[in-house]
Amino acid sequence: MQEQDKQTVLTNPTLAQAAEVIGKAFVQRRTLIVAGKCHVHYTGRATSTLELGERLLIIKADGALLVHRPVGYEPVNWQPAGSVFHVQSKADSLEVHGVKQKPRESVRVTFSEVFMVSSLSLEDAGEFLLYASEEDMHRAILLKPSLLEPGFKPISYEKKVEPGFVDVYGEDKNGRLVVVEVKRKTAGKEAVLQLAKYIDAIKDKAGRELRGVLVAPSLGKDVQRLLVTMGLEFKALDPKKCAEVLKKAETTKLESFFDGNHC
Amino acid sequence: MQEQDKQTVLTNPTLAQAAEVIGKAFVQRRTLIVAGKCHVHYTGRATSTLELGERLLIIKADGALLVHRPVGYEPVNWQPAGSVFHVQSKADSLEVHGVKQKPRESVRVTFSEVFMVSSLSLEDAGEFLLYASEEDMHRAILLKPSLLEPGFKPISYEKKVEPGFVDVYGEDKNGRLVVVEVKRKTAGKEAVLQLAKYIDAIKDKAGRELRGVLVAPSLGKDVQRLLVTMGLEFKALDPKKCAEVLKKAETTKLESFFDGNHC
DNA sequence: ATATGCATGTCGCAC
DNA sequence: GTGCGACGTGCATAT
Repeated sequence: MQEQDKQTVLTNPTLAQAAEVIGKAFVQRRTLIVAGKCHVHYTGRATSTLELGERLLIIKADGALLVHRPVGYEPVNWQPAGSVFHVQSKADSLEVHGVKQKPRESVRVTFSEVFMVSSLSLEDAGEFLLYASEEDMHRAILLKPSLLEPGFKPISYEKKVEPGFVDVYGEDKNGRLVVVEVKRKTAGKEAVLQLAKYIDAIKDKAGRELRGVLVAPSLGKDVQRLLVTMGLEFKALDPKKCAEVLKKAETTKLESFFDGNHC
Repeated sequence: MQEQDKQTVLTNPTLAQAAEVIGKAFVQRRTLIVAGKCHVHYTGRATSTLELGERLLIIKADGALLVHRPVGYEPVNWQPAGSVFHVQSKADSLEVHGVKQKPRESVRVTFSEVFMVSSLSLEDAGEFLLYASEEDMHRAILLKPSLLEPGFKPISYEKKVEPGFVDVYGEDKNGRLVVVEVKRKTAGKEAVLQLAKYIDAIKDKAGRELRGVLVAPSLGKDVQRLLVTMGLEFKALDPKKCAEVLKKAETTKLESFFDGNHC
C-alpha cells in the first residue's frame, strides 16, 4: 500500500517484528528510529558502556548512528556516517550492531524492549544557508575595512578597555581614532550606551580626535536621536553582506594574494 | 489506557492532530519526535534558513531541540537544553517555535506535512562510563610514570622520529633510554613492528643503551614470541586503570600541589 | 559569572 | 589521504 512506501511504524512490537523492520530499513537505506529500553557498548577511539535505560536510536541513510537519552543536546553514543549495520533478534533481546572502518570502531545497541520502531523514506534537497554571526561581521570588517568607510584602517581587534572589549578599533583616513561597536541585529539604546562607555574610557588616553561608530543592519526606534546627541555615528551593515564578503574572500584568497605580491 | 501513558504515536495525522500531541508533549515534558516536511529558520548567534525538505524534529524533556536531515551526524538546526516551546497550527502549516535566553536565540520549524508524530515518556537512569582513549593512556603515564615501571622518567611526549611519532620517550632508573609504544587494545604484530621501527630510527643517535616497551592491555596471539625475538618488552596496562589514574589526578590535583609545595 | 581546554569532537577545504 | 582551522561548536572545570 502507499503508506508502506513512505513509512512503516510499529508500536509495542515484539523484538522479532522490530528486527524485521530494522533489517529492511538498512537494506532500503531508510531513516530508522527506534525507541526502547537498551544498553549500549562502544569500542574504538575509546570504550564506553551505557547501562540499561530508555532511549532513542536513530540510524540514517548514510550510515550515521545516534543514541539519544531523554535529555541533552548531544547523543550519548554515536557512529559517524559510513558505518555498516546488522540486526539480530534473540530470545529476549534485539541487537543492532554498527561497524566503521578507519578508524575501526563499533557500537552495539541491545534492546530488551522496543516501544516504537519507525522506518521512514525521507527526501531532503532543501538548501541550508547560514548568515554571518557577529563574530563574522568583525572578521569581515578587518578583511575589508572599506565596509565601514573608505580609508579606514583597523588597528586592533577585541581590544581590552576598562569596561570590556571594543569590537574593532582603528584609524580613519584623516588619522582620527575610530572605535567600532558591531551588532548583528537592529541596534538598540544599550548598544549606543555601550559604545559611549568605551569612548569615555579611551578618550583620556587617546590624545587625538576620537570617533565612535555603531555598525548594525539597522537602528531601533529613537536610537538615531540618541546617537546624534552623544556625538556618535551609525553605519548600516548587513550580516548577509558580511557573509558574502567572507565567502568571496575565501574563494579569492589566493588570487588577491598574488595581486598584492606581484613584482 | 496504559499504552497512552507510555507513548502516543500518530501516523499521517492532520496538522491539527499533530499540534495537539505536540502541545501535550511540551506540558507533560515528554520526548517528542516529529517526522515531516518542513522549513526552518534560526536566529540568535547567527541566522540561518533551511528550505523545504523532509526531516526529523526531536524535542526532549529538558528543552533541547534537534532538527535532523536524513544524512549526517550533526543536526542541521538545534537549540540547547533550556529552551521553551510553543506550537501553533494554522490552516496549512504547523509551527513549532523554541526560544532560549542568554544568549537569546530562537528556532522556528514550520511543517507543511507531518508523516509521524510520537510523544514518549522515557526513563533513563543508566550510568554512562567512558574508558580511556589511547591519548588518555599517554597522559596517565606522563602523570604517573610508575605505571610503566618504578623509576621511569618521561622525557618527551609524541616525539617526532623519522617514521612518525614515538608515543612516550623517557629514561629508566638505570639511565637507559626507553621508547614506549602505547596501544589501547590487545597489541598485534603491527604494534611490535612499529615499535621496532622507532627503535631502529633512534638507536644510532642514542649513544647509550636503548629499551623498547610495548604498553597495552594484552598481547595478541604469537606476539609475545615476536617481541622477545626482537629484544623488546611488554608491560600490561589497562585503559580503565589509566582512566582511574587520570580521574584521581583530577580530583587530588590541588591536594598534591600543596603536598609538593609546603614549606 | 567568565575563561580555559578537551572531545570517540565533526566538518570542510587546502595540500 | 592528511593536516589545519572553524564551529550558532558543546561541555566540564577552575578561577
